[in-house]
Amino acid sequence: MIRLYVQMLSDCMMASAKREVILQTAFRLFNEFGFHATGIDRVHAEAGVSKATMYKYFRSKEELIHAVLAMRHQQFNAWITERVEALIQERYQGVAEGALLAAFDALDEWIHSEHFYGCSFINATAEFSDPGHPIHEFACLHKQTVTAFIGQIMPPLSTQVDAEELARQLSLLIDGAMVSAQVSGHKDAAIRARKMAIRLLSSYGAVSDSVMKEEVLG
Amino acid sequence: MIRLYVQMLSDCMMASAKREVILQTAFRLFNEFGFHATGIDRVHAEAGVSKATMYKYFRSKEELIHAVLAMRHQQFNAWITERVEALIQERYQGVAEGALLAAFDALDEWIHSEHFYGCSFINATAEFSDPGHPIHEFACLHKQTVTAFIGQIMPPLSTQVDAEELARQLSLLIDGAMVSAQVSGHKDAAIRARKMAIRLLSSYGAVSDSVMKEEVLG
DNA sequence: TAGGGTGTGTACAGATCTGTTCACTTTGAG
DNA sequence: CTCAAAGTGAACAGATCTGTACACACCCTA
Repeated sequence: MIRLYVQMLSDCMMASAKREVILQTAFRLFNEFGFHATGIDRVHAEAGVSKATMYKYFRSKEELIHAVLAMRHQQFNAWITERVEALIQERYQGVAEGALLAAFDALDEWIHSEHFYGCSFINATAEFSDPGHPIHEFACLHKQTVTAFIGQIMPPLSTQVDAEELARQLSLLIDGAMVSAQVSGHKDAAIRARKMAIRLLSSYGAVSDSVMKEEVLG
Repeated sequence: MIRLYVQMLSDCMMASAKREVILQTAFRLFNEFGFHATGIDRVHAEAGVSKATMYKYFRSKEELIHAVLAMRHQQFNAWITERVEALIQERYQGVAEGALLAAFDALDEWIHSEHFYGCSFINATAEFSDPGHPIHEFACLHKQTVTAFIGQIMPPLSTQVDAEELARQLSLLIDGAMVSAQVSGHKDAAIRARKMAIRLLSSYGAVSDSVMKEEVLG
């Protein structure tokens, strides 16, 4: 029984190992060259996997694109959650706005990372602009979860403030920062958005003295 | 002499008439399907122009893409200038922040227009992500001129405020609004960004009482 | 009426694209 | 060892892509 379980696990791991390599390779190439400009042949070649195997895991290019975005969605969620938690411990212990500021700090780290090609989901909608297309819909879904995440890590607000509206405003700042960094190469876009977020929270009366002092001084 | 000039003008007009049809058709198709996914054959067919003619005006697809973006750049500049001026007359006479608010109103109009596919320049960088690529560079240039325009129509500021930084912050709001509207279908993104702009200006002490009242009430 | 510029339609070359097929090899468990 | 599953490599089909070439038609002027 145990052996069987181990074998099944092993099979699953082996299977998903190939699958994972394909996904990571496709993700890299789609980011660098775009979805339509990246050929299937190049994906399987650089993944070191035969074409037949790739078509076994993904029945079409569109399914591959969808799977890549689904993988990226999971990866992004795990990453942002981890970074926010770590940065709170590092810099923002006991600060009400800490989690939100940590999110912008994490965004800043990403923008400064070696391979930053903007948001894959924004890029996907550029190539699949029909809002009814599954890939566009998935990108939209991703943005919804990001907004929901921002809503969760926002500091406590006065009951008069529309929390959902504020979460959307902060998401708009995040999208703006990613695009600004990608299109114009503004590596400081996340820090700029962070400053804007502080001023925004402040205008809603939701910024503590210590953070406001930091903003005014730095 | 006059006849010669008229003829040259006429020739030029005829020539640029075909050219213009190609550009407009290509612009529409590139918006709807993306740059790589749109074939040359479809462009010339829907433009009602022979392939040879198209290759006479544009020596390659890349040159066509570049020309489309250059055309769009001019078109956008003319449009935003005209709309801002008109909306100032309509709504914001004597209001210091009027021009800036008018820009967000114009953005709102665009987002609500029949065929809104987001910003062509943002979309272009999604498909040409290499910052050294001429098309990416042109998109970057466009964003610079938008930021410069915003810098010109911003209300007067205290000398302590970094005007260039503020212009970049407002541009970030514009980019964020366009992306939010495109990806998530948030048709109210421009109005959201407008509210954020007012709060931002307010935090820099650059909002008049009448506008602040409008913001708080509406 | 002659001629040059402009545009058309079609065929073509050569590359590349997605997706399929198939005979062969590798691998790992019983 | 045996056997089945998994993977490989290469060829193939059929479509589509960019870009070129060429014979022909139209239009305007001289």
